[in-house]
Amino acid sequence: MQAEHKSILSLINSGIASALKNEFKADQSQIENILKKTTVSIPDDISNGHWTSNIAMVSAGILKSSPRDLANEVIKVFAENEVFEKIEIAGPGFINFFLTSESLLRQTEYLHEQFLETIKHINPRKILIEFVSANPTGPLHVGHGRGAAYGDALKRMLELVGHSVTTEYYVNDAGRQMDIVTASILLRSANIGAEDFPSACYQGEYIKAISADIVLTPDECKTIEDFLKDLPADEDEAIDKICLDLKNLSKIWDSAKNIGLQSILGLIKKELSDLGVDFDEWFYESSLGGLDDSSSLLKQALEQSIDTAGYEKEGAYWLRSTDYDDDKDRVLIRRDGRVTYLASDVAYHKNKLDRGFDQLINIWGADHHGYIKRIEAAIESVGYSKSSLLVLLVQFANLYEDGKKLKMSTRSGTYYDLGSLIEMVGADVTRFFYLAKQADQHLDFDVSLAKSESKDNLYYYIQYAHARISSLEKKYEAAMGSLPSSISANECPEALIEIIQMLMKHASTLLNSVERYQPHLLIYFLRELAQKVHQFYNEVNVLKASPEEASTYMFVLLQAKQVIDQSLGLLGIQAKEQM
RNA sequence: GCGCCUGUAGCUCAGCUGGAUAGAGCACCUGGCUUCGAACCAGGCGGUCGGGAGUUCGAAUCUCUCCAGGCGCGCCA
Repeated sequence: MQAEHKSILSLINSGIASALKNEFKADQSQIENILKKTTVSIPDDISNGHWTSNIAMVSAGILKSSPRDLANEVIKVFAENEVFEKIEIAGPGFINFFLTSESLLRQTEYLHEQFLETIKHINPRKILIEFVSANPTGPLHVGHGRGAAYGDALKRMLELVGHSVTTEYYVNDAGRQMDIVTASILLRSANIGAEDFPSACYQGEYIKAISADIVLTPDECKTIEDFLKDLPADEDEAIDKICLDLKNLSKIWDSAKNIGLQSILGLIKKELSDLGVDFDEWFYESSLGGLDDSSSLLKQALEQSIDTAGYEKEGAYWLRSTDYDDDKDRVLIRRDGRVTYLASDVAYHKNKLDRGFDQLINIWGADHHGYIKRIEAAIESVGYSKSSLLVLLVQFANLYEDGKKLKMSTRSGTYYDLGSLIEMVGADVTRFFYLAKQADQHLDFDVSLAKSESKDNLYYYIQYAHARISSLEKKYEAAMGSLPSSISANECPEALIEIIQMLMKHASTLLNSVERYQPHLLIYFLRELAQKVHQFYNEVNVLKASPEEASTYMFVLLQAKQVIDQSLGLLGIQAKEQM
């Protein structure tokens, strides 16, 4: 008998639906309640079946019947189907489906259909992922790299399951930090000596390099030198005064600011590009405009926000964020008339939603978690629901080499920015290590391990499985003339069944990984799949098997290869044909 | 003090939307290459899942509490 459904998952799902309606006589609300809790999955232990469902147990409470009686009703539905070797009721009421060898092998031809069945309930959304968004004040550090790898992987994964995803980098080019960068460049251009160079300024070598592009007259240098006299003792006040004075030299200030921004963004884009991360959009804070322009995005958003959820107190304008569980209300416009960082974010997030995205994902360093409530309040204050925003936190990454923590400060001699990390271990390995651990947990990045092309390095273990299949593929094709496009045997070794089980698990793993925004789950799946491939490879010699067996083995291995290739691709990593 | 994250084998970590006997790598011990790639495989050793209580058919997973560690609590960004 030919199976009505090509993928076993579809077959079991429809059988269960039928059992609920016709055998259990459940009403609509009971059915929905039961299906919500029901799982159809592949057990870790093959002795519990190739597929298993907990439906009898979750139905028992709702239908006030015993799990085993209900399980027997379910089994009836499948009685006539020859794809099953047997169906058992086990333990407290698990229904375990065992497939015949033939139908199990045949499943490898329907992996795509199974994938479609797995993701069919997903409603496509229009998603904007904003990440990295580091201030344009210098090269990216290794923490930014982690966010970059994470956001980029999420984009690829969300798109695969049907969402429309745009990635965006928010450039803070309008704030005080940018002013300090500009001042740092100009002071370097004016050849201010090391002793007089303010400590609040950016000290990096890249600033010196940029300053070479700004040519000042002797008079201008003299003027700038004079700005350093009689400064306030407080570091912050001093740098603010320097910036204020320098801004009066509006021509060279604008020029230095522009060159500085472009140069540093150039550095950042280079590092991201080296990591393989490209953004769809670059949004400049400066494009929000200022309060002096009544038509600016900033002005309009703040008016709306303050009108609906703000108030004036002590000369400043506040957002009543305590209405949304924030600890205290937050200032939008300072007493001196300047806007806060939050004010820009009010306008920026309103703009994001005005652009028609129905889901915003912000990826932030975990140290910003206290900022979530006020952004939610900000979004509500401009007429949108806070549920449209999802903030995903990324914990900091520490680098270790030979068991010692690498310091990441500019002052010490060892400064590890993202670029130097990529240079040390390579972009693919860097991404792999970033993504191998859940994003919201601290990452100890072992540089020695990442650099070592050894068995200790999981990256190579997975790549090796892919390369082995690739190598076999070439030899097979040379010997047989072509590659198999279907299954031709009815039986196979247990080691191959193990690979098939992993292939069947792939769709649900991917879905789980996407829905939880956790790419690392994919990596652990790959490790297990690679392990099964290596085991099979050691146990069975494909090229020495009969033609019928060999083509079957090769077909399954090629499916495994494709799954590895695609999964690594989602992580932004190129699978290796040879190594 | 309040908020968020974390605590699983000697080490590094999976598993956490409740599911069957808690997994892997490293380390340590024992085996497997005269050709499909040994960057591999097979076996052994190793755990009161931080402590306690609760919820239920079932808890590493959910709730509460305590202990320990990290981070955050600006009219900074």
